[in-house]
Order: sequence, then structure tokens, then C-alpha cells
Amino acid sequence: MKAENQNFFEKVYAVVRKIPYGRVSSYGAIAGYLGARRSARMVGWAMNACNGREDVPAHRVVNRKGVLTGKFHFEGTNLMQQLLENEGVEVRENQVVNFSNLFWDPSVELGEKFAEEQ
DNA sequence: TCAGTGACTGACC
DNA sequence: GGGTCAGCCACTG
Repeated sequence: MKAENQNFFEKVYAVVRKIPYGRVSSYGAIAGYLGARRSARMVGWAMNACNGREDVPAHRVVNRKGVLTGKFHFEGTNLMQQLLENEGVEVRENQVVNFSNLFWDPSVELGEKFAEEQ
């Protein structure tokens, strides 16, 4: 019963899936892209719900500072970092190096047209 | 039903 | 310039 009504969650998943290889995004960016900038926590909640889904590259989603705050929620403490490094993303001290350069903004890449909200 | 928590963010002091 | 506080929504106990 908590797998269909995830309107907001599904939107989050859709955006996260669109994150290109070797790129990373932030919770706030996704939330803001969905028209819920203040609901960045919900994005993290969605990530928690999609933790078991390989279709959703949750490891590509980090906080605004580029820190892998959710790495502890992965099976292995280094799994998130391993996945990112596997994609060519350098991670140091649980933080993405060149985060500003690797940052992927959905509102810019996908365009606001995809966001039907407001 | 009510209250607390949570993978965040922005604003204020 | 750095730390602290409040807000937001959804889910669990």
C-alpha cells in the first residue's frame, strides 16, 4: 500500500534515474525541481524507500555540500563511495571532489517543462 | 490520534 | 564567517 501512492516518490525516482553516468545531484535540487524545495527531506525519504531498487542510483544523490550523508544507509559503509568511484567520481572524506563540476541540476538539464508542478 | 523522527535546506544570530 | 534554529512532508510507534 506504500508502493503506488508514491506520487512524489515516483517523481523523485524519475529524476534520479535521469542522472547521467558519472554525475551527482543534490536532494534540494531534486526537491526544488519538483516544486518542493523545502521538502528536501522527502527526497531523502524517497531515497530510503528506493534503497533496495537498483533502478534508482541513490548513490548519485548527495546533500548540498556534496557529502555522502546517506552512505551509512547502504549495505556497505563504502558501497556508496565504491559506486561513485566506479563511475569516475572521486570521493574523499565522504565528500564528492569537484562536486560543483559534477553537479547535475535537473531544472537545468531536464528543463522546468518536465516539472509539471507550478 | 498524537507525537517523534528523518539520507535537507535556508535564514538568522 | 561559522554555528544554531526552524520548516517542510511522510511514515512509524
